[in-house]
Amino acid sequence: MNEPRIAFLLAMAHRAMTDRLHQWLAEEGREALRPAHGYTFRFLAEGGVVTSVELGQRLGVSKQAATKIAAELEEWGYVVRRPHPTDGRARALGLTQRGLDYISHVDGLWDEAEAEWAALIGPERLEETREAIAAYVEHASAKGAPLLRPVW
Amino acid sequence: MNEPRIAFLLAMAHRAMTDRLHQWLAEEGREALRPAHGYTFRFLAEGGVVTSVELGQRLGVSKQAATKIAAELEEWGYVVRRPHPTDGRARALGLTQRGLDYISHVDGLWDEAEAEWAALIGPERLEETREAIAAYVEHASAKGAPLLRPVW
DNA sequence: ATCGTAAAGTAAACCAGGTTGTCCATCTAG
DNA sequence: CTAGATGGACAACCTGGTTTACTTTACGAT
Repeated sequence: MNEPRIAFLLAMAHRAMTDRLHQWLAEEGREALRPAHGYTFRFLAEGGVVTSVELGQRLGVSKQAATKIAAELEEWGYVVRRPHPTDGRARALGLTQRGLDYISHVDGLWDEAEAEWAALIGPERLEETREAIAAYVEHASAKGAPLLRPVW
Repeated sequence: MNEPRIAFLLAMAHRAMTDRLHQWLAEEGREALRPAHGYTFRFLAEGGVVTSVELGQRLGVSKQAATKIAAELEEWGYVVRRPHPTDGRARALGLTQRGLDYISHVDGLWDEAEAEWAALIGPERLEETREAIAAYVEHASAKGAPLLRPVW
């Protein structure tokens, strides 16, 4: 295969990194959360009052699907649902301590995965790569992509 | 958000590029094929006699799923199934002229998408980015990832 | 004050794209 | 020439989502 398409390489590299992450998590005997769970953590960690509807918008799925994801995370002890402070219809989603611990642990694993890559090409080139990709993503999302969510 | 995770950027960029492709295809009024169909085309275009089982291995799905994909493509006129030249149990998959036309058309669209990116950061930096990603993908697949298929 | 519409949540039916399990026909090694 | 392996087809099922429909609460305009 000559000059693989960069879109293909993006997908393969993403796959390889997340496989690495899941491998480490499996070795530690942790539940395998799906990417959608990870993005939920990031969103909730930003702070503020978050409802299922808002989570769905962020994830790019229906509110029903978002509710289901939040319910799973609640069952596993990562998320709590409290009454919403100002809106009697809504429930406010938040991370438990267990959720916060998980997110910081996974952050460390991402660091490791990036370090493996940096070991191959050097940290400077990796940083340039990050910026090159970020430039395209910003361009594409500015251009009014209706919703720019990752593929999963 | 500080320094987004590169894994996240990879997913977003891949999503943005494929969205762009689908947008163009939709504007041309073509059927929206899924990524799995595209990878099937690439595989069949390599030439040689290909069976459903082999297609499944390449795509990283069961032979039943591969058969279903091939059946769709046959129904739409992109693929033919002929008797296998040497094995009476098997059917040989191949591209029709319509399939070949489709693949070369899509290749042109990928060129356009890459050109948009190159316009942002320059063709040299894009080439460096491609190489940086390719290096990681090769490393990861050499390291014995059981099967390195893209995420879809 | 209250009425009408919008919005959050929940539930149920459905759908797409995969899986596993089973079976038959054919191939191939011994 | 027989026994096990393999390609393919069919069916049942699973998962993660969607759509549709309904209840309850919020809230702006009259």
